[in-house]
Parts: sequence; structure tokens; C-alpha cells
Amino acid sequence: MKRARKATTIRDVAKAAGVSVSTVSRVLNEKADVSLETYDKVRRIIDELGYASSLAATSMRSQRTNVIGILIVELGDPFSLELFKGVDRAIRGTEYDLIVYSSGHIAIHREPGWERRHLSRFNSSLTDGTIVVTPTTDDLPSSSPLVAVDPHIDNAFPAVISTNREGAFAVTEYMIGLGHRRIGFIGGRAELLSAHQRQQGYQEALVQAKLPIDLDLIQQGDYTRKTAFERAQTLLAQSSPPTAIFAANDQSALGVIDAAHQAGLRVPEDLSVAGFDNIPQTAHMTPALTTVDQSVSEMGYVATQTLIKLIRGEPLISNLCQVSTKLIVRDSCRPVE
Amino acid sequence: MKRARKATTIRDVAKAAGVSVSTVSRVLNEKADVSLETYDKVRRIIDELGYASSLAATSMRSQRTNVIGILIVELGDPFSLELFKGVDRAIRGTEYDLIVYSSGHIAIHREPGWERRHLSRFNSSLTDGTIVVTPTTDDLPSSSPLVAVDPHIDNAFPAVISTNREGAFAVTEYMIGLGHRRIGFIGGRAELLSAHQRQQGYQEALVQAKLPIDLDLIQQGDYTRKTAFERAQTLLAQSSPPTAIFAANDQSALGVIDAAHQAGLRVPEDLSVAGFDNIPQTAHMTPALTTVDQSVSEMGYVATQTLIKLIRGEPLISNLCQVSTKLIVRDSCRPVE
DNA sequence: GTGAAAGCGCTAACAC
DNA sequence: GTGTTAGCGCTTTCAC
Repeated sequence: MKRARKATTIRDVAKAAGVSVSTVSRVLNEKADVSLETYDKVRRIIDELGYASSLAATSMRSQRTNVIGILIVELGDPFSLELFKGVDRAIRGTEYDLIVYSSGHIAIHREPGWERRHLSRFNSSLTDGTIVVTPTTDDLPSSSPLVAVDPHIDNAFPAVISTNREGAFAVTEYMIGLGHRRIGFIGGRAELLSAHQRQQGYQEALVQAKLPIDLDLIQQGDYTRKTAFERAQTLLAQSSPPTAIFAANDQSALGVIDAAHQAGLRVPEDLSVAGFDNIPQTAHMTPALTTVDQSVSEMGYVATQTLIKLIRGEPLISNLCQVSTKLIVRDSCRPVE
Repeated sequence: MKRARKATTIRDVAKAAGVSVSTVSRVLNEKADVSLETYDKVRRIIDELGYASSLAATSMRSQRTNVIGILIVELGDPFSLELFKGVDRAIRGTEYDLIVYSSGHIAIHREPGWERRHLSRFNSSLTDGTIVVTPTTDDLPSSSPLVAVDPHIDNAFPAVISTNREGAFAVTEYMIGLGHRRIGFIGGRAELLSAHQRQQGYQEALVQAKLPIDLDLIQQGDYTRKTAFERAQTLLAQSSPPTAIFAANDQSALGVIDAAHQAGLRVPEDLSVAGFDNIPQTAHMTPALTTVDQSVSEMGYVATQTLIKLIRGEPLISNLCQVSTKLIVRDSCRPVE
């Protein structure tokens, strides 16, 4: 147990090498004006001591830390986990390290603008840039580049999003094609652009099919299974309930299925259900869910690449990058008899 | 776009409130000796400005940051992702924030002792304690508490691990019970205690059944699918190949199945295969894998709780916490005909 | 009850 | 080529 050992600092290295701290700093940062002899000596001491510069101290003085931050509400949430896969892939082999920051203090997440505070803790220090996932506000001051994943509806900075409108349109059109005329919709978190776009796609498909937009069939959800369950109950309790329901994400679709079972309805025999897919696993759950497949890990990949470009000062082709979606038909939807 | 805006510092708050920085600091840290009037004024300004103290600066001066660190090799790796679920669960509702640190610089991971360097970057700053996942070395100096998940074989500090020996014993015993006499073993990363314990359980089951320990049947793996694939090929190419193979983890088991298919063998008809489970999903893959189920998310949960105890100075019941495993029999194993 | 000042580990500007 | 010095944003004595 070498626990008590205090961390080695740049001064320890300097002392051991018989040089000044600035010389060590120069070696660390690969500055040109150090004699080869000194360089080697310092490098050797650094290795011997197993020294690595303190991220906290470094970040306070210099602009560059070569660390990318990612701000997330819930670390364990399937969306986050799926996102990490893409972020990881994008980061491999680059010079960047990654810091995922998440708060345990649940109250913070209830308070809108929590990301502003968290960002503030990072800001102009620790990270060279930050990915913010599903921000609750568009007012995010930052002196370093920012990229949003699934951005706020008023979002003003570079962001990555799926082709939500097209996907929602396709799935609604598909249901209409199966003969459904009363198709329920359970929306997502109202402040997110994705939720808005999905509802838009749903409505456009109805309009194209010359079907009425019935406000009784449109329920406000929040991308959680629990809320969708309640909203679906409301839909199913109506005098003329929908024969199909399109839920704004996979969790919501599961909530709809919960409600159907609760009401004694079979899926898909009595009720067709489709969702927007966040993670590959959900689709394989019973019953096999008809989904709009969006590659969340791809979103993570693209977001990271975009952020790296911004950090490097390279030009962006577009401020809003769309990751394409694909309709995947499985047996949770049936034609109306 | 409010991007150019510089981050607000404690001095901005002090100036706006007409007090000194030390007073603001006192308010931030809820020190007693501040007049209520001053306290309220400063709090109001803090809210107005959306100020949050810089983690980098705070951590340099004070011991406590209320941040827990977790050091991981690959962020996108299924083991890590599963672990996060438990860590997240443990952190919810506590006063702690979480930082996951991962490096993109692949070369670092080849170099043994990379975690020492990464730890050094955190150390005595940023985090109050750190969870280190599958460390490649036991020589980890740190001035703050450390907990290992799946520790190094010579590990000396608090750690969380599964009941690997018992699990491996159970699955080997089960295969023997099916009539298998030549059971191959593909081991894990040699420097990890888990790999050692799994091999031990395997061997003990053979000994108990009075079966010989045939070194030709024991292959060194590294918990990756690719390596297991190669090792399994070696096993299957032998003059009297095994009728069953126990692989040290789920990825390795998949590699074994790959090799079986490659060799034209059917699983489980021609070859029984079992693995040690890291993530719930793998078990459901084709063919349904007989596994020793270890709850990785539970390991994350326990590790986090242990670390929090250490940080708070509470006593630990044991230095090595074991998360229990369970044999789950599925149809990737068959009796010998 | 509050402010001034030192200093955490580091980098950058300026000496020499 | 190398050392000295100031200061990043914060906490913590120590005065007053």
C-alpha cells in the first residue's frame, strides 16, 4: 500500500533533475529550445517518478488540455450509453482524452439550466470543448466550442440530430398504408427539437393522406416509459380510441405496450405500436417493435468529430448535422381488419 | 450565440456584490461567519450570473471537490457501459458528481501502468477518490482513496470482484456432469485476479472429479473475442479435441463459437460452450449461451458505495468485496452422446 | 464579519 | 538554453 505517498509535482521533477520548473514545463510541452542533453535527463526523471502533470493546474494556465468533455444528465441511461460507443470510436487514436461529467445531485436536473452551471465548472479550463446532450436550455455561454446532441428547440450552436421529421413521416405513412385512420401520437420532451420534428413528421403524413389532425390523439410525453404509459391510458380510454399509436421514442413505445396490456389489449392484434429507436436492444424486445431506427452511437461519433473540428478551427460544413434514420418494420404493427 | 462570453469568475461575483472574493468564497462554502444580509446578496448575484466555481481552481486549493472519478480504458466497451449503470445508481441522490476519464491515445493503453499516469493527472485534485477498472498494475500511488473493479492479481487496495472461483467451478462441474471428460479452457487477461480465479475454479472442478489437468486443454486468452477465436482453433485442431470449452468471459465464448463454426462444428451438437457473463445481452445471442452470470452493474454499484465510504472515512467491512455469480444453463451445452 | 495576501501546480513572458 | 516571475481562480490563514 503506497497510498500515503503524495503526488509528485513538477517541482519534484525539477529538483531531481537539477533544473528549474520552467525547463521541465518546456520538456513536457515539447518546446524547441531545450538542449538535447537536458531534455533526455528530464524525460528520464519523469519516467522514473511516473510523473504526469496535474490536469487541474495545466488547464488553469493554458488554453489547450487535449481533453474533450461530455455533459450528460444520467450516465446509466441507455441513450447515454449508446452515445458513448460512438464517442469512443471517434476518440480512438486521436490525441484527445475524454471526460464524461454527470451529477449525482438529482435536484440539479430538475432545475432548468443545470447544464449552464456544469459547463461553468469546466469552462475555459479542463476541456477544450464540450458535447452537451439534450440540453434543457439554449442559453449556454462558453468560451470553448460546444456541440449539442439532440439540441434544444431554439438551439443556436452546432448540433447533431437525426432526420426526425422524415422518420416520423415514414412510420406514420406506413401505418396509414396499413389502413389505420385513427393514429395516436405520444410526443417527447417539449423543449427538444427532436420532439418537435417527430410530431411535425407525424402531422405531415396525416395531412398528405388527407386525414384530420385530431388533437385528442396527440399527447404530450417526455421520452419516459412511465409518462407514456399514462398518456397511452388516456388515449385508450377515449370513446373512439386509436387503432395504432406512434410513440416518440422507444421507451415511450414500451410504455404504450404496458398500457395496452393493462387495458387487456394485445399488440399487434388489437393495437399497432411503433416507436422511434434510441438503442438497438429495444427493438428486440417483445413484441418486436416497428421502429424508426436512429443510430445514436453514430450521433455520438459525428458530434465528437464536429467538436474536434471546431477545436482545431476547421470550418464546419453545416451547423446542424443530420444522422439519417431508417424505418424498420417488425410485427408490432398489423393492417386494420 | 453568446459564445464569446468569457466565463464568470469569483471576482465578477465579488465585484457585482461589492464584497471581497473571500466573502464570496465563504458564501460558496457555506461558512458560518457571514452576515445573513451579505449572504443573501451574494447568493442572489450568484444566481443572476449563473455562476459556478471552476472545478479546476477549487480542486487545487481544497481537499474536497465532491467529485468521484472513474478511470476506464475503453469508454465504449460493454463491460464499462454495464458498470456505469451501477455507478449511476449508486451516485443518484448523493452530493457527489461523477467524472469518467478515458484516453483516446491508444498507445497509452499498450503501455503498462497507464493508470498510474492518468491517476496522477487527477490526483489530490479534481476527484475525492477514484474507481480504477481492470488495472494493469497494482502499483498505484494516490493520496486519495482508490477502489479497483476486477483488480490486479497482486492487488493491495480495496476492490470489488465476482465469486469467480465458485462460478467457474460450478460451470465446469456442470459440464462434467453432462459427461464431458475433455473440457477446454480459454483464460482471461493474465494480470487480472479474475482470470486467475476462473482458471482455479476450472481446475478444482476437474480435480474433484478426479479428471486429469491436461495442459493442452488450457489456453491463455485475454478476454477478447479475437484471441479466443485463435486459441479455440488451436484447441479444436488437436488430435483428440475437447468436447466442451469453457471460456473465461462472454466475448471469449463468442470467439469459441466463431472457431467452432469455422471448423464446421455445430454448437451445441458437436461442441458444448460456456462462458462467464459480463453483460446481460450476450447470453441472448445465438446460440443461447450457458454462462456464469456476474452482475457487472452490481460491481459498479458496490465499488461506488465502497469508495464513498472510504472518502467519508467510514470503516470497510472487507477489503475485497465479492459480488455473487450464478450459473445459468442454456442450450449451448449438451450431454455427450 | 470582512478584506488582504499567500499559495495550490502549472505555463508564458521576460530576463540573462 | 535556462531561470525568474507573474498570475490562472480559488481557499485559507491572518489581520483588522
